[in-house]
Amino acid sequence: MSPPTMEDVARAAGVSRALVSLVMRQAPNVSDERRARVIAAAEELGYRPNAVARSLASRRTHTIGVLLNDLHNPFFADSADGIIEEASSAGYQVLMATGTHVNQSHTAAIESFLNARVDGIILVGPRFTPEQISDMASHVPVLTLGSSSDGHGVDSVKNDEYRGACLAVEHLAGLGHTRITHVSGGRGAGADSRRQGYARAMADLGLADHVDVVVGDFTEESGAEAADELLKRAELPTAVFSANDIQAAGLMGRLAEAGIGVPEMVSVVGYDDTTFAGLYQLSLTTIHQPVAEMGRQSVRSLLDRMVGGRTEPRKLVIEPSLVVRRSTAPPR
Amino acid sequence: MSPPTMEDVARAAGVSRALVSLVMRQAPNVSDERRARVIAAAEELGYRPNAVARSLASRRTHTIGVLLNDLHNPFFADSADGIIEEASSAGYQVLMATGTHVNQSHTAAIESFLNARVDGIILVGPRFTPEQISDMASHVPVLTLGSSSDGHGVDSVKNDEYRGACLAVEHLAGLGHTRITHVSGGRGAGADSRRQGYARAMADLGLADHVDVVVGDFTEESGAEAADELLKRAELPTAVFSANDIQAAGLMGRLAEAGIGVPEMVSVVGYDDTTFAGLYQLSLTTIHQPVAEMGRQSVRSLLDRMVGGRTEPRKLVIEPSLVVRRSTAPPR
DNA sequence: GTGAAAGCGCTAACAT
DNA sequence: ATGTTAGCGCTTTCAC
Repeated sequence: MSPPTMEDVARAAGVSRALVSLVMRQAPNVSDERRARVIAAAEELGYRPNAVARSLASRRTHTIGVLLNDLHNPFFADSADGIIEEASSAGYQVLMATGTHVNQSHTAAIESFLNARVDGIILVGPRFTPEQISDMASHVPVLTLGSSSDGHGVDSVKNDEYRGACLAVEHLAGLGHTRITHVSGGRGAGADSRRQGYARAMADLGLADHVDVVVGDFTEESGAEAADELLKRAELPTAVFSANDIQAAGLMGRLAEAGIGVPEMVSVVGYDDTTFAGLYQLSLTTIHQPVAEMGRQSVRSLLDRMVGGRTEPRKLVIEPSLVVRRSTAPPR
Repeated sequence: MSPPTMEDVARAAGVSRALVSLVMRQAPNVSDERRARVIAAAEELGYRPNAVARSLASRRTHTIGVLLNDLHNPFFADSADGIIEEASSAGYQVLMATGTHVNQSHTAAIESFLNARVDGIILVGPRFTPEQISDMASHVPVLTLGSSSDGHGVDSVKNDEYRGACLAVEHLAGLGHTRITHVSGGRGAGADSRRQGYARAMADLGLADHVDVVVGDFTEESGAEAADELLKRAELPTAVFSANDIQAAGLMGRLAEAGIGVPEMVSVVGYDDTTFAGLYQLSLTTIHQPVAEMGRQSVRSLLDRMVGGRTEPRKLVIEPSLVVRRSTAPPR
């Protein structure tokens, strides 16, 4: 009735339970003959090792918990993809949760990760306080993807937002733009650095007087609203550096509705190089970060701590790059 | 050193382990006084119930395994979102895996779900043989999302692809189109029904002579290739019904490059109403299916079987709807 | 209402 | 190289 256990396999093969256990874990010190017998018996019975029991006994679940903001943003979807791929090829499973923007559901998700005794946690996006993070890190290795963070047992993988913002501004300035407005990402992960990078680059290029920030967030609507805001003004900027691609799309859409051509009237640069930035119809110049690869790196870094025994924190910073498409051009 | 167990809580509260267990599971028959004492002790010690041990003893993991093709397609990301949301609000966790289009990694993922003793499995996208599916269903309830399937212990949730295809064709015919080409989804999930729906609707509208199918798949590239194919012809069709949004985007992009305006020269209809279909720059007329809601329904259906004790298969078919945007217009 | 005790299916010393 | 024996931390009868 109930699925066969090691006991059953052992009996069928005429050996002890321990031997079956050794064979299942591919231990080296087992005679070929017995190994074959065990494998045959297991096959015969349709034996399937019970990972739950194994976890309880070995105190390792081979599972990592991944908490994302939401899956709609391709940025998150892509990192999830990288994470899952690398995890599974390392023999780990992924427990996935999304916080529905409500911090409470975030903490509930963490709670359930800890109850499930995951071997590690990857946080992508959600804003936790340093206390919350070090609290979870006291139970299990934690890594934040997309934002940096300090603390014992906490690693991070992110791109150099600051540098990315500089690339964007330098590109626009190089085309001859001076009135470059930034639509910010508000309180979202990485938003601060992008804004600071913008301000710093503007200053370095002697454009400090033209620094102009419209507050937004990482959504399409906020891009549209920012466009409305700009359209109210006496004079449009000649270029906009948007905090991310989705926002840029919203902004460009609203501008188009108002009859403002991109890049003829206004150049637009995004951030993230998400899938749709490359669509012919958008063809958005943007800052690329290798998201899937960063997801893979996250898993490797976590594994390195979980099984490799590393203990000092590691902060990985990836270099972003500029991808020029058709949404930018010299000012008229 | 190691985290506190029930034993520790019991000792601290001066009760038996069993009582602690009852309190943790919110059992009714416990005196208020003792309950309070147990809760206090647990809080004090920072007790965290071990879900692994609980699963082993209770033979239920409160986990469902979700296997997706890939997360890049917003269709999958959205369904994952709905699934995770509903699962977590029902107290279930989600183990997520993606098959990298390789069937072997699919079966490996299923294998690890079964080893983890998940309470149920949701398959979204991947093509398994009926044998493979009923094999897994013999171990645990299975639901396919996005494609129908038969068999004991197998449920399904999908939209009526057939009907959706009809909606698309009727819309185009209603605008006055007769030369309507379909770019198919090849062997992808739902592709067959969409193609058949197209053919049937064409026939019903007296356009059987104009049935014209270009074989593609569900990718952007295949859309571009289909466009190339069409451009080689002496005469373009006046309308194209694309197997999904991504493919439609690829097709429109290539057409635009060739100087063919949409909808001026060719009208295009997509399928899925994925996020970017609504972007101003694409503004794609498409067939909407409530993907996130379908994800939630999947979980409910599975739960209904897992805990509700339902045993007869349930096939849920959702009605799709037409969303008209700016990619369609009457023929010139 | 509460406690005692027997598992759940496996791993990991420790023997041999 | 293989078998023996304790657990891992919980649930779940079954008594009281």
